[in-house]
Amino acid sequence: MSRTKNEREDGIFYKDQTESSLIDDGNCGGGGSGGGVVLKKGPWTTAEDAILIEYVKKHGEGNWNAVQKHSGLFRCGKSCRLRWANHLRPNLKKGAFTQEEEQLIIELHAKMGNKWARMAAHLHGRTDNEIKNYWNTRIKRRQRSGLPLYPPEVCLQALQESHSTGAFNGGDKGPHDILQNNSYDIPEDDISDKAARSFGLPFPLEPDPATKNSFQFGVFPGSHALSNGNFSASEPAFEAVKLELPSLQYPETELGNWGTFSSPPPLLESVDAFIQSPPPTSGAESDNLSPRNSGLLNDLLHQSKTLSRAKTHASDKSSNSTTPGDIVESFTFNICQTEWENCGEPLSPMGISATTLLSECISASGSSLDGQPPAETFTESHVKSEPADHILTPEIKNKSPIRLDSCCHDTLLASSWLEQGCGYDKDQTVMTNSIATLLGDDLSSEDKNMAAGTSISSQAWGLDSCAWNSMPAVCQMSELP
DNA sequence: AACGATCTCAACCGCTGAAGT
DNA sequence: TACTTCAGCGGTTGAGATCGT
Repeated sequence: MSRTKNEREDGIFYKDQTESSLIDDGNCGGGGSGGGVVLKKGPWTTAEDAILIEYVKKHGEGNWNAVQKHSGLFRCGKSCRLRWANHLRPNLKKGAFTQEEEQLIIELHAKMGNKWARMAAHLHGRTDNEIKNYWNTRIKRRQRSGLPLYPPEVCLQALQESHSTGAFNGGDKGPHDILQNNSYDIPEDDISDKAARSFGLPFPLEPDPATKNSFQFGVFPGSHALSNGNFSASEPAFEAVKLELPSLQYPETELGNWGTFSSPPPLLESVDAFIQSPPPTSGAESDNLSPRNSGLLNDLLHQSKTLSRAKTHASDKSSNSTTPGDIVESFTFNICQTEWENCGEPLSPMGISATTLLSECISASGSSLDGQPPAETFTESHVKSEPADHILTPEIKNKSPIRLDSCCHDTLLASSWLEQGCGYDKDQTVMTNSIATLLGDDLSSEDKNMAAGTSISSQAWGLDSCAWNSMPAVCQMSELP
């Protein structure tokens, strides 16, 4: 790919494409070692490929920065490594993905999120770049057609696997360490910012730097879910200002009534993030149990709480004005409601309409999870204020510690599958599991001795446990390292 | 045929963590 | 311990291809 730009922002000039080159800045965009040597950029020529192949034959892979020194190839090490890995190394499979591969990618992504390299390890002959490109293309396609990213069975399978392997036990690093990987590495400030902006909420909500850290209205897990697997965890998310939708937004998705907003509807990115699930992670890998695993909903709840608190102290308490908390709640509800309504109001396992169920759940949510005192009131909201310690009902604590953020959003998403002709029985199971997932998350360490493999679908659960009271347990700030 | 929109994919960039000094 | 170097990862970019009007 050649660039047409002759000058980059950094002032480095390109020549024309195929012969483009630049003075190596010693970093090769991050890690080269040109030392002032003019290193070529842009598409590789067959001659260069040949040189690189020859070099690797002689010296083997690795030590890529030495390639330029020893082979006369004017490419930085990174570029050489990439070229080799993606195009030159033997046993590379070229061409379109087979159906089996596609299925595997979907399943792997449901488990791992945007861990392309890990996924590539499961797809022999395929590169992370290929998989990444495929996925980005796929999500674009699916969003265009309004389809969920993951088939419900994939959600279910990921969920079940994560259980059967004891991934929730907090114990072994089994094969499902992959389930836990992913994702909790988005700078929460960034995400919060992004979330706030995305939802059209005022930001910053707490401009006071001194209180900045206390304002953790949560974060979406830096999961693939956030952006249909496209969110850049490493992205300086203050680029959030840039508010450009990743390719996975759902512009066509009817998101229900956004009329509660006086501002334009929240960016679909946010909606997407809300609808989709974080990766089915579990507590087995502590390093993956970041406090940021609070989920978007917590994000919103916390923000609502903060706003509510601010409102409480505000002189203007006009009951007619819509509070941010209301906005959050109503919009949250709308999303869920829409999603469920799209399913044709399937009944919950309890015979309660999904919409009703979610209404209940949402109206019961809002607990603090960061150890801060709960908001005294939620004004017009019906959110309960409970100390985080009491968020979990004993029932939930002792039963299925399913990660709320592991699948529920996916399953919500998957619910839209229902209207696409999936068999009801099957999808009812999915729905059941989805709701069960909504209920049972618990990352608290005291639950790590819970027996693995508890079947969520076999659990009895009541509406009272439906309340998203349990949700804050997803990210109890006491678990912060 | 012309044009714009969209898709595909190779390559680049920035960041992170491990290893070495 | 602090610093540097390096390999690798994931996100983004943009040229060319393809499709639709």
